[in-house]
Amino acid sequence: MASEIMLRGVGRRTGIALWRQIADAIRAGISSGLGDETGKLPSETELAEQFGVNRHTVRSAISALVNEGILRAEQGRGTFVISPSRLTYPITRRTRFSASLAEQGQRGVSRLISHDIIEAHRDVATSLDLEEGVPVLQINSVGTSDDTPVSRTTAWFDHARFPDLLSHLKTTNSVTKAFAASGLDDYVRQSTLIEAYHATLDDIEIMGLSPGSIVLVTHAVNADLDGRPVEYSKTRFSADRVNLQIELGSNAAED
Amino acid sequence: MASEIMLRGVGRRTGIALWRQIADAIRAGISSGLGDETGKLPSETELAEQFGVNRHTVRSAISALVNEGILRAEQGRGTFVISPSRLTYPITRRTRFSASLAEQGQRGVSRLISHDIIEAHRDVATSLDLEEGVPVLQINSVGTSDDTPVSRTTAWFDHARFPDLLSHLKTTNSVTKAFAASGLDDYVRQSTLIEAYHATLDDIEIMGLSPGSIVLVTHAVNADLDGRPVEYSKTRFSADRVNLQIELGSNAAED
DNA sequence: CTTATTTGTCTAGTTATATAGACAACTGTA
DNA sequence: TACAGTTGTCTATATAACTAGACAAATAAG
Repeated sequence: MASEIMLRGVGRRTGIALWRQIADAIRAGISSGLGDETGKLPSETELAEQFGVNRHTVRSAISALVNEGILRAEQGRGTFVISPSRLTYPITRRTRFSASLAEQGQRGVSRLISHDIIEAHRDVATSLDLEEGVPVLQINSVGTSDDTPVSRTTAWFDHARFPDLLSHLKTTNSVTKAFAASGLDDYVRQSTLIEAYHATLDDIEIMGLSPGSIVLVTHAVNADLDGRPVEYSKTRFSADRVNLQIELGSNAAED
Repeated sequence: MASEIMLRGVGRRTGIALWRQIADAIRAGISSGLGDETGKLPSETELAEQFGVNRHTVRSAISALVNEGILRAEQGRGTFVISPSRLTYPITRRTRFSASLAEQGQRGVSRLISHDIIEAHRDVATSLDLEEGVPVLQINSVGTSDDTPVSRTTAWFDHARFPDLLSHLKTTNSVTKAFAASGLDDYVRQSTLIEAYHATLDDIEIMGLSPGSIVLVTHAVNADLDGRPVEYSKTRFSADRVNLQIELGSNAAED
């Protein structure tokens, strides 16, 4: 007998189709042990009973997850989980993208997809402790783990202070190394704000998410050892693919 | 002229009704400046054009938000935002619920709604550094800010170590004070894991959320000054009502 | 009072979701 | 081979969601 998981809780007339609620529930349930040791899901008939819906509705949900690459359906045999695990992304004083994933045996890559020199807008100027309108380097990148996109980041840097940062970024493909090449050997995470939203169409397209899925948004400020901000970034993580792990420092003495 | 905000991006055939996508977009847009200085939204006709849908579809979205208590529609005048702001909940080494909200001028109340002595399950035992099956106190509470529920927490404590904690909790209505009465003067946040999910039916009922909205889930371990875990808690925050603010300590020296 | 603008209500028709039932196609096992 | 259990496909019907258009009712301004 396949696994029996507590899968109740679909609502009607909510503006969210039953098949999508079920798809979301199955996707979330996978990480918490849905599917037996071979990764086999309960049969469509069983799932339909558990959720209290028609078998066809369950089939719509499964079809969507097959399209996402999460499930594989085999006629006569059953439906199986393809990618069981979720990534844990640590946020510490020394958060660095590639290094964090390497520790989990993941091949993490941050790929630069676009960049521009723009005038600092309100948020950016405030976070970087600059005047509004001064030139800042803005970069967009996509974070990938084992060939699956897990995040996308927009980051801003003081162009006056780091005029050659972009070329260093292009050659090293790493913020840490680009900073080092610009004469900044070390930096630490100063603050992190976390929000959660539904995926936008851009998220869906760039990270290959399914509509209605969730993104965790972090607003982060990194500063040099004197406390001067050097990077402001907004990262959108696929909540289906990553958790955020907060490691608080050993001595918190903020007022 | 009312505010013009970048509100594009509704998809079709996604399993999420257009009116719900629009409701979510408006709800999210409010905090980032949707609505002019008087809180007036663009007219239904304008919104329909911006989203590329029929006016009736926008009306469904607005109707849902009026039901949530976020908007107020006045015939002949327009539609107005009621509660514009979002709460920021800080996570530090010394995170305490009521104190955190008090700093923002919010009247924060954590209300105990149920409790039980149970046998420690896997997660709980691991997090509290106990054997599986030993008795633990489990409490459920709802966090409220200015009469709006913003979070709900399930927390576990070692019953052998803190046998009188429950009675202290009932009299003081504060974990910090209950610990103090049990002889534990100070404790700090050891680790925090953050996930995001769609609201369950329980979330919707207990916190008065709308279906399809998002909850931020934190798994937190608090420890005494010797590093022994004293509390394990899972808190579900309404992502529409709170942000999480991470304050990393001044010296992070974990390996 | 008149007019433009806004939200509120109604009817009608189309498309997307969901249910119901039947049966085919495939797999593993007795 | 026969059979039980599974996914795949088909038809039919009912309900929710969306579009379209028209007009009423309230508000504010000329």
